[in-house]
Amino acid sequence: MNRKSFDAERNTQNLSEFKKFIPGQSVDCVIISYESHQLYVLLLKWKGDTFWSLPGGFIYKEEDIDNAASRVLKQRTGLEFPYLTQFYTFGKNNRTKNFDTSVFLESVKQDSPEVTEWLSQRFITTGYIALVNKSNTRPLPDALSERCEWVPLDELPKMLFDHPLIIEKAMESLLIQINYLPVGIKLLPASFTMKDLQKLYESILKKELDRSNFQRKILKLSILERLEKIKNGGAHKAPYLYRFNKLKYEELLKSGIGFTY
Amino acid sequence: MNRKSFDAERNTQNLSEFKKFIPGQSVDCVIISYESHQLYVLLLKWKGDTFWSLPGGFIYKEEDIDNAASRVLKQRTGLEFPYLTQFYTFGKNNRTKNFDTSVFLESVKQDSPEVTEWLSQRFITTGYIALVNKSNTRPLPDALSERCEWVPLDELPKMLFDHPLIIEKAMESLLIQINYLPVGIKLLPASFTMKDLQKLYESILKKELDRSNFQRKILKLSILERLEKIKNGGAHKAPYLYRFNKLKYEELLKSGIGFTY
DNA sequence: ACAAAAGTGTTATCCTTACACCCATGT
DNA sequence: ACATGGGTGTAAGGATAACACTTTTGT
Repeated sequence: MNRKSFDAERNTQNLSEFKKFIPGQSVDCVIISYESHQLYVLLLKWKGDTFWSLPGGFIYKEEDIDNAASRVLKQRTGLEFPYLTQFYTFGKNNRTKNFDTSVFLESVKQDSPEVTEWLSQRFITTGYIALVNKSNTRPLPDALSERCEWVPLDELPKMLFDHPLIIEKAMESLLIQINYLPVGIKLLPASFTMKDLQKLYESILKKELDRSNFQRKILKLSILERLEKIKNGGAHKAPYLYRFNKLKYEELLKSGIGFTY
Repeated sequence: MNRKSFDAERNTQNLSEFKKFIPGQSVDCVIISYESHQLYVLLLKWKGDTFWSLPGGFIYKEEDIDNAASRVLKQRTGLEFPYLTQFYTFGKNNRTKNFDTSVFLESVKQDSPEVTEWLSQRFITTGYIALVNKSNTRPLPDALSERCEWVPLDELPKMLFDHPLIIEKAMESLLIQINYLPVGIKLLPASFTMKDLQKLYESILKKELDRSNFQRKILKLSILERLEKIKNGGAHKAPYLYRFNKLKYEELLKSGIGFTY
């Protein structure tokens, strides 16, 4: 498939399809990535407005919700087999009814009243977390948005609905997951330094860790392989590179980890 | 409020109200209790049939889903301020479409075609766990069921839809929760023996624990107060009774526990 | 007195934590 | 050479797990 037709396929969920969806029900994806010691989340900017939101979508009448979430993720990032877990369902009646939303809906109304009507109904949304390697993705806006970008988690723009809450809940959930899942394998490139991994954990846990003890603890899991050193640019001693041993990683997943930082 | 009008209020969610609900969306409650060293779950038996199911309900068009869940719980048990947490949303397209369901729907059709139609639509359901003290409840069937009973978790009857899966997921979720929440306070009577508490943990964790170490670990949390001994019936040495110190329990919740068995 | 349940104590082992020390490298 | 980042080592304290000992009580 060439890039053009691939992108076309990624954009199938368009406005004329509203009737094919279950009304009142949606999925929202908190797509997390990590680069140069910073966590990012993928956001969409609405057309002709200043509001941002999470990439989300609706559920076809005979589609599993898990599938709807992975479809949304594929459409926005191009990723086919992502790490994707449901974490919470947001069902407050007024979750999309705040001042910003009404301003936003007003601004859409002139262009497309039918979109406004669809978006104005009450939605119960199920949140999914995706852990993703930024460099494997090509973000693509959807029919209602003009930009699709990686935004640092600590510089979130003004967002619609209860999306800030959804992100907050997602990060709480990730903080628990990190205790029994080696999330690094999903967020880091094929090879990385121990410092990279530690910084990732520190970003998620929002606290500093002891360098020496972190190294010991991670290595004891024996899911990492040490490669040769790097020498690129950086002054001072060059660190080892590591990569995940996928076989041992799978074994570990089955047997279960108890892991605290 | 006398008992009669109270029960009447508990039964407000009846068939004529279908139009007031969000279609395609439901809540199901896995209501857990504990008595004489056994875990129980509250189940409903459908009218004129052999199938059982979890107590569930639908969501009014302007109602928070959390509220729908606590409403269901109140209607079935009479409990007003329960411990109730959402744990997962089940959204497979075919989750209610198995052989038993079709047999069941066929059997309902003669009596009430409109109920059959409502029940035949695709539902996405959000599961809630409630931890409850059996003796504080008065189970009451709903409009569609003839019995509402506490059933031992290891003697589950034939159940409709994906409800066995929902229960399984609920217990997994409880198994994780027990590591950072002292669930005993919700499931045990006001005073209890250390053995009671240990047996409760063993039921949830499905493994045996060392008596001595369990006692030490629990007492170190210092949320228990020791009362006088009991002497009732039992041969051999009479154990102490304990009760939860709610103040310290609340403090512990805030500061967070790390707790493994 | 005995058996069994309940309370308490002991010990080896492991894990956690907080450091100290050494090594490698670019300036 | 030296400052810095990175790798390794260590020792104190705490937690865990397995088990032994003591106390209480009804029969």
